[in-house]
Amino acid sequence: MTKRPIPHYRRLYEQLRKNIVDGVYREGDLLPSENELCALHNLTRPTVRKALDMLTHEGFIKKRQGLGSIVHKLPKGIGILSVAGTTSAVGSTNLTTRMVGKPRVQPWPDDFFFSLSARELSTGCIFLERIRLVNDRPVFYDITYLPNINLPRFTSRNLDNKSLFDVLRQNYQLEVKGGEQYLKAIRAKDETICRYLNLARDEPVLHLQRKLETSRSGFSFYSFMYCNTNDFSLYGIF
Amino acid sequence: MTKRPIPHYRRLYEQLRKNIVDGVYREGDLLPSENELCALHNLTRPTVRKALDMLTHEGFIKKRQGLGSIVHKLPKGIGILSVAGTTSAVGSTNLTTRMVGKPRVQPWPDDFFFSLSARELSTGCIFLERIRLVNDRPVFYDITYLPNINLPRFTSRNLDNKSLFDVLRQNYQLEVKGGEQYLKAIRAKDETICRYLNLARDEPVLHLQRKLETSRSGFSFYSFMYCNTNDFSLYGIF
DNA sequence: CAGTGGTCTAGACCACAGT
DNA sequence: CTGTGGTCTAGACCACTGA
Repeated sequence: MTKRPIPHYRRLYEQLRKNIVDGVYREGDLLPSENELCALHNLTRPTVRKALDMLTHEGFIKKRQGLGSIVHKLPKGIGILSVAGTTSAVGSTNLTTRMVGKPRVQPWPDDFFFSLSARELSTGCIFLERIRLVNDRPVFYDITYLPNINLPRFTSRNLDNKSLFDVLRQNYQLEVKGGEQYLKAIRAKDETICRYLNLARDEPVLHLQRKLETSRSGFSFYSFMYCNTNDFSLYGIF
Repeated sequence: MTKRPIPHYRRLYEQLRKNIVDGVYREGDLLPSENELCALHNLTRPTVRKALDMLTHEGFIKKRQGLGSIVHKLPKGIGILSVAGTTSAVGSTNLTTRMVGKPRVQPWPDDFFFSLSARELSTGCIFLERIRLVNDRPVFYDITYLPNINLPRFTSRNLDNKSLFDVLRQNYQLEVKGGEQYLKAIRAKDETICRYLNLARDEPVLHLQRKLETSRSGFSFYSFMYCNTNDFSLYGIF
C-alpha cells in the first residue's frame, strides 16, 4: 500500500510552527537552540536545521548567529504568496471559506491561461468556486480547476470551511509541493466578481493566477483568484 | 578587517545559476547529478544539495527523485516577488532603469508605512526615485528610502542602469538577505504615478511595499513600488 | 569566556525512475 | 538492475553574540 513515512524534519517543523501560530512562542522569543532541539527530539543538527530553514523561509523565525532563532512577528496581512503546502491563512485574522455551488465536472475552458497536457485536456476538469471571508467580509473569490484524474467522490464533498489543501492531502494523498503565480492589478469588470467581493464596478482588484504542483508527478491544479485589497494587503516574505 | 569567505554552496549556486540564465543549460535539460557535482567540485552531497535547494526555491530547477534536477522554464513575467538578493529581472525581458533626479538626503516621511528605529529616524534617509522600463515602456515606478548611515558618497553616484543591489554589495558590502512585502491593487490617483507610468487617472496599479533586510545587522531599506500591469504580470514561485 | 548558529565532511540506507 | 534524489547520522571547525 501507500507508504508515507513523515520525515523527522517535517514533524519538527509542524510542531514548532504550531507552537508559534498558537502563541506558545511569541514574537521576539528565542526558540530552543539547535543543540537543545537535537537533544529534545533525538535528532542531529542537519535534521533540526532543515526544519528551522523551512520556518525561516516562511518568515516565522529569524536566525542570528551567536544568539539564536528569534520568533518573528506574525504577518499583518494575509499569507498567500509565500505559502508552501500548509494552510493558507497565517496570523490572527479570522478566515472562513464558503463554497459557491457544488463542485462540478466540466470541460476545460477554451482560453486557459496555463498550458495543459493532452492527458489533462482529455479528462476534463473539476470546477470549484469559493469565497473567502476575513472577519466576515468577502476578500477572495477563488476559482479552482482540478484535473479530473483519480479523485473519486470529490464532487460530492462539502468543502465549507475546510482547506482544499487538507482535503487533498488527507483523502487523496496529494500534497502541494510548489507552483508559480502571476499577479496583476485589474479592474473589476465582471459582474460576478463585483457581487461576490462587494465591489463597485471598475474598482481595482488584485488578480492572481496560480499553478499548484503536487507530490503526484504530473498532477497540478490551477487557481484563479480575485482579491479585494481595500482593507487587507497580501503579504509575502523572501 | 571584514572577512568574507564565500561559502562553497554559494559559489556552486552562483555558477549553476549563471549557466542556466546564460542558456548553457536549457529548459528541460538535466543538471549533472548530485554525485557528479560532488566529484566535479570536490564537495560532499549536503553542500551540493544546499546549492540545489537554493536553485529549487527560486524556481530555476525542479527535482525528480530517481531522475535528476531538471532545468525549469524561465519566468515569462518579471521576477520581483521571489527574488532573493541577486539581480531582479530574470528572463529574456529587456529591462532598463532610469533615475528621476538625483538621490537626496531628507527626513523620513511622517506617515511611514513601516516602523522605524530611533536610530534610523535620527539620521534621516536617502531618497531615491527610479523608473524601470521593460522593452522601453515604463512599468515600474520605485521610491526607495535608505537609512543615511555609513553610505559615503552615495548621493553622488549615478545609478542609471545599475542594480541598486549590486551597488550596495560592491561598494558598501551590503547584501540583501530577505524581507517582507505587502501587495495591493489600487487606483492610480497620484498625478506623478500616472505621468511616470503612462497611465490614465484611476487606472488600476499594483502597489508593492517592501522592507529589505541586509547582511548588516539592523540595516534595512524600504522600497515602494507602483507597477503598471497592463502588459506584464509580476511573477513568483513558491 | 561559553554558547550560538554557519559551514562542511564522510559516510549510510531508502524510495523511486528508467533500462 | 543501476543510478538518481530523499533522508539521516555523528562527528568537526569556524565566526559571531552576549556576559
